Amino acid sequence: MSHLGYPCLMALDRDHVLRSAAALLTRKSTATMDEVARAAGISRATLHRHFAGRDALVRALEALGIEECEAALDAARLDEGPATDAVHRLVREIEPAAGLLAFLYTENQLFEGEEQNQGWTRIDDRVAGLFRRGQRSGEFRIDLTPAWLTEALYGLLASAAWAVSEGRVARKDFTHMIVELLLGGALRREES
Amino acid sequence: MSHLGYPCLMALDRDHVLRSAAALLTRKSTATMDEVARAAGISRATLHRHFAGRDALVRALEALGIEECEAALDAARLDEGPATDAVHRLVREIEPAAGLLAFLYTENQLFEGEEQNQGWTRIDDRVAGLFRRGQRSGEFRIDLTPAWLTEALYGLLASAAWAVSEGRVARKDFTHMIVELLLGGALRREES
DNA sequence: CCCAGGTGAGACATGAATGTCTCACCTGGG
DNA sequence: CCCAGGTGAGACATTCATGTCTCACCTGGG
Repeated sequence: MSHLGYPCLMALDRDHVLRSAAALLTRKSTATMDEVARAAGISRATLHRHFAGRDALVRALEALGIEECEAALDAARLDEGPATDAVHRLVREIEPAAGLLAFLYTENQLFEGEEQNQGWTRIDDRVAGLFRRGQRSGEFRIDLTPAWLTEALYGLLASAAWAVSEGRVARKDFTHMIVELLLGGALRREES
Repeated sequence: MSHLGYPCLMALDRDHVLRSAAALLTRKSTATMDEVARAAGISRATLHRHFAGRDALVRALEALGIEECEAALDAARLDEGPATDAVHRLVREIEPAAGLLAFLYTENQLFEGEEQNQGWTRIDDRVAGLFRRGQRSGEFRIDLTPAWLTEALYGLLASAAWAVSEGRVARKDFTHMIVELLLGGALRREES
């Protein structure tokens, strides 16, 4: 049966393994294949049947991260309405993937290679485009470049994900904290 | 001579090795002891004469990072004047150490151990105290906790250091970008 | 019942990084 | 000149994660 294509359970298992690995590696980026396997409730042998090796696993996680990121970008409808609201929607949509993104963000070996997954470039462009749109519409200040605002958003997402998993801040405040700091800043203001 | 204490050149060499290692590991956190040695212009044997092993090297880097951080905190005189200005001074003073801090920030194995260097706790407290002072004085908004503002500052420092080393943003804008985003946010405003 | 396919457990080899050691060099001070 | 101390080069053993393999199990469908 299986030689007619991957079994129906395979995809579910694979996804489950991927989620477990993401959750574990987010906390302990140096976890061994054995730890990853046990975290997913399977044996190391079975883990190797799903992913050829650690490299393949990380690549699969990268693909998953890109996929969830682009799904969040789609769901946030970046082109609609005020850029401010679009940023808010984006952060809200991306929150579930923030842990995985934080892991991939620190896995800089992914980017030092000659061929980095161009999915990240696509994502960068879309996010930077959102900030550029906000600048053109007069919503965002123009002395901070879209590239920096994009990097800053990534950094805040990673910081918040890390802080939440450490219990230093409440998970329910995730979106509010990031959006308010990124857009509003820490200064108190009189107006509105 | 050397048995009377460490030779005078030892400290300089050790510091030079530490700086080189910090610069290299900031770019490539998985660099081997051999790469670290060659980056410092010494042999692996000599590197092992300075630091018992990779673990000792990372610990020394951690101590260096804490030291530079506290030196920056001292130089920024966090208790003087408006908190806004103190934040500005802090970022300016901490900029040279940002690369090293970014490396240590991702080296989360340092924190998962039972005994984390309490230097970080001291630093956290001082930074959070600065934000708390700004809130009490009415300069900073109170709906963002000092703990989150502290984490956000770390995240922005790491993001900026990484973006600068990747050439995505200009090094000369480092302090301005961080301070303006952290305090002012991305929104354009009419008033001053 | 029987068996094909997936699984877990574990043995085994491999490779890489590490830590330790020896030895020759060379350099500067006595 | 001589030599003590630091150094570089390299051999060597060790450790650990990884990748591959075999084998027994057991489970569900024919």
